[in-house]
Amino acid sequence: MSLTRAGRPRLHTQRRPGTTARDEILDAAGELFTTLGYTRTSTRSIAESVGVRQASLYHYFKTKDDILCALLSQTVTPTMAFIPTLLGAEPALTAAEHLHALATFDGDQLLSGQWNLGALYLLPELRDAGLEPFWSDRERLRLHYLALSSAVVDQTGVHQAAADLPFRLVESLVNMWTAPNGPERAELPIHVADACLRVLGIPDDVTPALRERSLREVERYTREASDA
Amino acid sequence: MSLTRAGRPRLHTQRRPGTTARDEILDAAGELFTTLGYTRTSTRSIAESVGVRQASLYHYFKTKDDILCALLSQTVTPTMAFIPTLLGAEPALTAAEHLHALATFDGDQLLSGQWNLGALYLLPELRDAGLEPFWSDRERLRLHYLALSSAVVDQTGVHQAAADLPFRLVESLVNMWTAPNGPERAELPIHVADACLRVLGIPDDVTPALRERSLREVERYTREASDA
DNA sequence: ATTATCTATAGATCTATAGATAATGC
DNA sequence: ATTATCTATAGATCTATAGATAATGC
Repeated sequence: MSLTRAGRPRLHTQRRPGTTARDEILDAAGELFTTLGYTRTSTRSIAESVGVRQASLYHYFKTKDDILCALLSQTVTPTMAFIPTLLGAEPALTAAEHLHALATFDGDQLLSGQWNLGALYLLPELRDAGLEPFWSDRERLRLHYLALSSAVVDQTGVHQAAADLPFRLVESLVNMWTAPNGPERAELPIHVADACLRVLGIPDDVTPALRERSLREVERYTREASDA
Repeated sequence: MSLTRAGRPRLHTQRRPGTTARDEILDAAGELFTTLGYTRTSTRSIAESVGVRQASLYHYFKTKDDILCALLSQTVTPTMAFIPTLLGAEPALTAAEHLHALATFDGDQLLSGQWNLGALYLLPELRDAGLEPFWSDRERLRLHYLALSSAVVDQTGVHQAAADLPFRLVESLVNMWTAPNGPERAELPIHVADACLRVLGIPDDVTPALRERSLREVERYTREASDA
């Protein structure tokens, strides 16, 4: 039960939040990748931002790409994990309710982190790197949105082209990252989820009932997850 | 009237479309920046892709940033130039008609180029560079969308938070760049423009009338522009 | 004379590896 | 003995500049 860890001491005291050196590195990399971009961020600048020497990063990550992989995995997993719960809800959710809940939860995830990690999905330099697992998860999520949206437009009679848009609306939250803080920001994902229904042709006066059921599912799941 | 230009001959024959060396360079840079990203694209790779030596680029552009500036200016200008025409239309357009026409034209612009230049707007590495003129144009465009959308939600009674979304919907076309070619692709901007109205609370059965007026203005302007 | 290209290179990076060092843990 | 850090550096870039060269234009 000592205050210091094994290993040669650092030259600087801790500058970054995190209980492990790994988490400190991810925090610094998250900030730099999202503000400067991946390629412009050197391993040296990450290390400086953590307060260790550049070579020390390689004790925790094999390559610079590895750091990015670890960051991305923080963002995909939670929303994918929520889907089975929505599919198993009793009584079963309608496609519109399911979509609304998914969009709300996904949007919350995108806005709640300390850095705008969702913006990393848009960088062209990442299309190729060794990140297939994350792209395939992201693509599975897109297809889930698409299937739900398709079911909705089948009922409302709106053109099928609209079925692509709910995923894009939620995704665009990463471009609204700088939106004002406070209560408005917290409600943004719900407004976007409402907008997903309108864009598929569900009239605005029907939405409140759907929204109530949707938010109940999201809140229950969030509560259970924070208990565990 | 000679076939060759002044100056020492190139080692390779022309590989890129364009009537000037400058255009050849912009074509190559457009492809590489949008597929690999800005920082990952070296001046050497641009030069190789054009078929000249790396140092030759600097005869046409002072710096690598300059090449990016030139590319971005190709994408902002046309939509901004369209706005005065819409404001001066007789009889005056409603906010909804104006928004629909703007979204259609802007979306066409984003999808019609040879490379997905719109995707460059999303790169974090560009926020700082010497690109303020382009960012301020882009911001003026966003505020124009916002003002039009605000006027619409005032009438439909939908929540003000929705007024941010039409700009984002059009913007998301850059993420649908890989969508199937052919007639579907050509109509995508119109579907997105329709979706902008729905998201603001205009019911789908009212849209056809608005759309007709909107498309008339877009087509007239496009025709006049191609004549000049 | 002017122009567009070329060759050559300075100087500043950047990633990753090798191996030394200074703690804790047993 | 194990661990986490450090120092030092190899080798591979990359941007931009200096100045030579080989065309056309007058």
